[in-house]
Amino acid sequence: MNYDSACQAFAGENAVTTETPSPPEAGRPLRADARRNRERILDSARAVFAEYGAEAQMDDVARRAGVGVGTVYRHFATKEALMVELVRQKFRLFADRVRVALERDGEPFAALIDVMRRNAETAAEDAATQLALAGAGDQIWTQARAEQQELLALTGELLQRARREGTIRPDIRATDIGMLMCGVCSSMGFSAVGFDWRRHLELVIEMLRPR
Amino acid sequence: MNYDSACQAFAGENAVTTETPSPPEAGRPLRADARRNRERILDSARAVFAEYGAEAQMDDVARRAGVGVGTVYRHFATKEALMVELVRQKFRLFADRVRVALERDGEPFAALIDVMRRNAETAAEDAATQLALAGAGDQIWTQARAEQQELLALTGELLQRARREGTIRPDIRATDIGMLMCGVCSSMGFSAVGFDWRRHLELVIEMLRPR
Amino acid sequence: MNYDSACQAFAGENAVTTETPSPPEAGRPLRADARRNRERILDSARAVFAEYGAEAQMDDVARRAGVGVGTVYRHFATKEALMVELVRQKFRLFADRVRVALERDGEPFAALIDVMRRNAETAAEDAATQLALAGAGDQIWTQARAEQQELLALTGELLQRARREGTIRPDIRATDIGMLMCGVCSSMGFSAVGFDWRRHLELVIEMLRPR
Amino acid sequence: MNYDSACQAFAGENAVTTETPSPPEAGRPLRADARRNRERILDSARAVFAEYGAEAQMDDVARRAGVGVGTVYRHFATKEALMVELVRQKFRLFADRVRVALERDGEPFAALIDVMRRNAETAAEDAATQLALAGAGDQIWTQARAEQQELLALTGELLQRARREGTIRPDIRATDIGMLMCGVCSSMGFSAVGFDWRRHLELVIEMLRPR
DNA sequence: AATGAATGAGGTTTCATTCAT
DNA sequence: AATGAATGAAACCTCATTCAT
Repeated sequence: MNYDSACQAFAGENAVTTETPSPPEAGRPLRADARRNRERILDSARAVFAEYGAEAQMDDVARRAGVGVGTVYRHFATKEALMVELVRQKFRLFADRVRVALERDGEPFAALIDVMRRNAETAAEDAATQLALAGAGDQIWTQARAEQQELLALTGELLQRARREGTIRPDIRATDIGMLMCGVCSSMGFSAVGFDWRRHLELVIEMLRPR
Repeated sequence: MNYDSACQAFAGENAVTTETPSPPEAGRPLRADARRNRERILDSARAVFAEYGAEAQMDDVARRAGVGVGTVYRHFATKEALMVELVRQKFRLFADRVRVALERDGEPFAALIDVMRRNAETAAEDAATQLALAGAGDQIWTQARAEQQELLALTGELLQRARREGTIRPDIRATDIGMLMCGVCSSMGFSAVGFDWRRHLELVIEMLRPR
Repeated sequence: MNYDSACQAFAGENAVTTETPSPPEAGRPLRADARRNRERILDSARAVFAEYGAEAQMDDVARRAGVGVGTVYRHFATKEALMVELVRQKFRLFADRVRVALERDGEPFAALIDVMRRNAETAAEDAATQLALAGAGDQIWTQARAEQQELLALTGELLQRARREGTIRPDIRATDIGMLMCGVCSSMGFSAVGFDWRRHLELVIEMLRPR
Repeated sequence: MNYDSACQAFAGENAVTTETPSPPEAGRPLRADARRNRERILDSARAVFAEYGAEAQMDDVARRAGVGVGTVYRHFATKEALMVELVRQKFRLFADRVRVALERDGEPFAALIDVMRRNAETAAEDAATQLALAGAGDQIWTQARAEQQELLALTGELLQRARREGTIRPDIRATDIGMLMCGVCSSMGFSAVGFDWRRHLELVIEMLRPR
């Protein structure tokens, strides 16, 4: 996901977690083949959204996943629900990285930069998909509130530690990180225009240093 | 236009200027009522894209403009052409401001900052429209190449003067400005999430100063 | 329409007249060609519902009418709206006949019988369509409330006159007529099973006489 | 079943008895648990058709019965077959009542009226289901021919006795009873419209008396 | 030049039925 | 025998665009 999304992610007041209708629902853990199909569908979705944008069709997703459309709909009640899950996954991944950084308990600012760089690289990998999702309307992002909140909270914890050690500009908050990363991600996919998101990221990192 | 667009604008190798098919074509200056209709349509388009996103329908544009769809198509051959014109207008406005700054011949860095702030305010005014256009696919932006190039060139000139006076970080290029503004614009519309694009812009500006 | 429908027609408390979305709407009278298309679509609909039942597709309606589906949807916002209009037309026709009878001011019971027979013949003509509509759910019928009410009111007037002259069983009410006609219509289309709706109607008529 | 069906039931020339494909086939008497499942499915079907109409899904039937769809299909080859069985059961019940009346050997017309009233009450109990089935197409009813014929024959026997005793209009035939009951049933479910099927039934019974 | 009715390809979603587990 | 995941042919409806008036 691009941080255009992460952007929205970082505000989330009342986190409403809309569940994917059928399988990930509450209870029973999903038959082995069903789980495999679910993953295939998600992979396929990433690919076709990246290739055709948000207008990619559910039939395309199904065909590429090697299943029938019905199966896609069994796993994700609507096209939107499928997109939302894609966004959630990305947020979870980002959050996991922050969590790991917190557990490792190293120098917090260095850890933050490391996570930012790695998350940006990840976002860049399927920038096209994320750009597509960004253009699909904010309902997509608001439905990933819970995951956004989690990422926000964890980032805040890391910032606090860095602040304590004086290795970061003291006025930087978690939403700032989200906002700035959002900006970095918005540069991805415009390399053809001469934009270099890695440079953008490094400029942003400089903004974060004290002084 | 938002700088998500400006982004793309700033690379533009082989500038292909696609003309709006029918009326502004060639030279004929357009009857007075036709010109008025054209403006109404463009205003209407900004409004409905802002309200409904890129999925707003041509019928909506027509209705709000108080004309028939046929008239919209007389002025803009396709929906895309209409969107492109919206983007171009914005680029032209931005470029004009830089041009004026260059003519005034004041302190270049101060002038740059001033233009950046004013352009950002302008972008924020119809952030929704721009967000919608951003999600509509890059063809929209690549078709505004010529205008993007112009903005890029003018900005480059301003930067050069500032560099000469030593009032700006010496490694900053025109594409950097575009890219960073692109990032700032990506924060607009997420105020609900706690993003504050003005803060984003100020962080960027600080970073542009030498040292 | 069959009186399975008329049935429902006769109760209608708070008549909610849901309008066919676009054309019959309030104002402007519809271009000549549009009006012609509207009629063609309605005729086509009667035919295909009669032939394939309520599952007949909108595409079939369009094809038979010699127009595109889009045109069908321009005139009737949904399949249901199209069905409803079919029902309304039938109710209006029935009501018109009662109105004429009232104006002619002849012997009321004889007039009632005459109208019942003629309405039944009409219903029988496209019994298949009505049977199809009957199976399509009651929303269809409830949306024709206004027309049902009108028919009910007019019938009530005729009954009152007959009662005054003592030519009808005095306890018969307008809803009874509707209910009984509803029953007669339910016999149509089962001639293959040995049902004879004309006999059914005559049995009903005899029962309406005093004594 | 409603008498819309009974209607068709009473004609039945070439009675084609289509068997429920799998279990009641041939002879094998069905394991105890299978039999229990079969009943559960039938009960569930009545309930969901009553609630959602003929569009109720096989999955709904299965879920409510507490079994998998596959099990529903093991007992009834198609959705139609399931509906048909529902109709057959109702016909058998009606026929049984006439049979009992014949065996009791009381006053035949009084017995007929009694059966008619009781059958109507039964039909009214799941009027919604029957209405749904009525709308599902006549194949449903034609496949219950055998049961219809049986009911017709038994009713004919009762009528003959009544005729002999002169307690019934002499020209009334078994198909008339079916047809009239069909009409009564068509009033059920329209109480909201002011229809009163019990009144309808009593009016019909009056038609049957001599003179 | 303007209008808006017509077009119809194409999109999302449903659901009866099959079949691997 | 039972389960429920998978299938995929439809079905309904949308909307950019055309063209007769």
